[in-house]
Amino acid sequence: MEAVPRPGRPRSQATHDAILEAVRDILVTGGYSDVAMDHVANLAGVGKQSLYRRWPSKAPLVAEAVMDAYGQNRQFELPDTGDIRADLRTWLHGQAAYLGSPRNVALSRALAVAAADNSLDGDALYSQLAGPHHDALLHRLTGATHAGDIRAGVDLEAVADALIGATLYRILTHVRPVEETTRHFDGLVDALMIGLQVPK
Amino acid sequence: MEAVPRPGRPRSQATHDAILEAVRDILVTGGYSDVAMDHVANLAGVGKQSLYRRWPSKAPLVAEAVMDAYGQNRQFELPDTGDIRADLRTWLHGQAAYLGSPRNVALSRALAVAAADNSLDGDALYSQLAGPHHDALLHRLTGATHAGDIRAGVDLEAVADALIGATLYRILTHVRPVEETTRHFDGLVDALMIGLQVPK
DNA sequence: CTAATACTAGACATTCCTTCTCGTAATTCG
DNA sequence: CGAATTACGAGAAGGAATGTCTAGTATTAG
Repeated sequence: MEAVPRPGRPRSQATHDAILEAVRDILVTGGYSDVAMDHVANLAGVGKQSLYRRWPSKAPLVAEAVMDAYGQNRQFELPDTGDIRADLRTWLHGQAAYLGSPRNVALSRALAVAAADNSLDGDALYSQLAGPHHDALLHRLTGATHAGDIRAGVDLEAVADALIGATLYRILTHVRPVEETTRHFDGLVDALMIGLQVPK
Repeated sequence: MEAVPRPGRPRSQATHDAILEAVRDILVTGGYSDVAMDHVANLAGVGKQSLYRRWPSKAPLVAEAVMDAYGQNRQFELPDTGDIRADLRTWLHGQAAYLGSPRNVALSRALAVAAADNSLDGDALYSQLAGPHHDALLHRLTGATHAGDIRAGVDLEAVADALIGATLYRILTHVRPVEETTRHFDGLVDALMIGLQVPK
């Protein structure tokens, strides 16, 4: 993984970062269509060629700018304390906190547009975004099943999908206070754990 | 709600329909960004002015084209047979069938882009789309609670959100055979009804 | 018949994405 | 050190799409 030395001037990491930061600056106030390559270059203080040297077009640039910020978040970890209910709550609280920031919601929506702006493979991008969450949830739920904390025979994939879907739904529909989202997420965990039906 | 007669030539419903149909024709093979106003006009055999007379910009046009097709579906009804588990299954099976068509997935994704393509109020659009589902689910779940089929104290809003979110997640990520989606949806209903935790 | 609106067709300005050119700077290899 | 190679900022230029506008015709109410 070490960089093989090549002839010629190396690319500047500062330039790279400045570009991504400029894209995000535009996204938080405008939308995907407000990201103009000229504007990005000026805002970052770089030439347009430095953009196209790194990304083939606008969509992947915006996608990387969003994913880059997303990857810096450390609030998405799904702990394994042995208490599955508490762990699910912890994960969902992290999601709620992320969704509570208008900045993050704006970035996420821009990613949706970037994915659709055809040169990108939408499936791949969404999978890249949701995949780690899905895997982590599935792994944790499977562990809980083996530990005897969850009954056997449950479709854990379906449960993981529902948990991710609930957060996704919140991203796209309501921008609400964190407390409200957190409360509903807690309610979801309770409903999931105990079940809806009346105990016999 | 009756149309008040106004002087001048009335707008043609045929023109209206032809435009929406042309947009959908483009969407099912391409994506949101392939919808060019010029192209739509030519395909529909109308002048561009007829587009801009009805919609202020591209995003609302695409949104209406999708919503129009969506509204013609009758498979989204949530029955009330008295058996809440069966009714939830019925509703989710309808969703699965809808998602089984690549055409519908393409249209739904386009709507997601149109909503995020900032000139529109994305919140309002999603609410318009998901709102009826949310209301129907909440109403049915509340009824089941009163009937004693669901225990009291459950956050029904959270459950409704999770059900809608699960379908939304499927729209945006995997395009899978109907049977698989149906199976996971059934698994979700089971998990929700019985609960994850081991019965004491 | 007159006023008002819708219709197709197409020209037009504007904006934006993308490619290209220029002169300069940084780095590797001989 | 010097030649080759790549990156850099600045900006010009082509091509495509959005959204506005005009022209001439059609359809409706009064």
